[in-house]
Amino acid sequence: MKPAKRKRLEKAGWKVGSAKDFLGLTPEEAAFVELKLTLSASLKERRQQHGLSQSDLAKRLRSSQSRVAKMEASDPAVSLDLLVRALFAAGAKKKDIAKAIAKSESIAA
Amino acid sequence: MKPAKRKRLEKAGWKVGSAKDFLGLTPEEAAFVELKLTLSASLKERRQQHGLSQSDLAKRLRSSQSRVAKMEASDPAVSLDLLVRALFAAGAKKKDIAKAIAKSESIAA
DNA sequence: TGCCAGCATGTCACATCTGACATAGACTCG
DNA sequence: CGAGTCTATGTCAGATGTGACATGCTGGCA
Repeated sequence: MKPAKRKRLEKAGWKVGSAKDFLGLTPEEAAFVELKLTLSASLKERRQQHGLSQSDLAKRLRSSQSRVAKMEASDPAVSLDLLVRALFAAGAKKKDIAKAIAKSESIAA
Repeated sequence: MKPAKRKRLEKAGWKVGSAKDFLGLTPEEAAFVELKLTLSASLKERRQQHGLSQSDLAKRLRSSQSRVAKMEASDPAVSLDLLVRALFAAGAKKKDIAKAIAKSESIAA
């Protein structure tokens, strides 16, 4: 059960920060976590650019403000699924997402 | 509850196919479903290129053969989360994923 | 023909994620 | 100050995803 392990690692170690405590993670796990960080940052930026509040976005997503806050905080208990759906709800196109992902290439190849 | 709705829609309508019954979906939903289709295709391709069986990949992922089969079949009951983790496990880098996403631009902008 | 690897599909108990809600802090405006 | 908006954080019941297992189908090979 990978998710369980991930959860434990995440709980133990990190908080939004960046890529500094990737020590115990396999490269794949690191890449995955990083991906989430990237997308959540992208989401926040995008939302603000559009002048939306978390509540507004939540409405579009049919979710709630607290969940949006958690997404942007890269809370480990938020899935990539939801993150991506949120991005689409915030007006992102696939191209935008691809760009965001590629952009984050800086940290780990 | 968006996932619930999605599930119903998916159960009702589609089967791996492609983008032909996106009629009742909002653009965001369509984009999301499409994204999953794209990535699952990419996963299959990638796995085969590496000469791995579904069981092999499952081992790397710490998952099971049946789940891998479901991923490749774009079973609605497979999350984007798992799909992406599988891609990483299959040796994909973020850049590869970005490329795969961008590539699928063909169907819906 | 039998045997085996690879893939697909269904099911289930259990882990995880989710939306909703409550609550609190920061900030602005009157 | 008090009221309003925006955001962060915690909690929980219920929805959803997960790994594992069983089982069936295919094609290859001896």
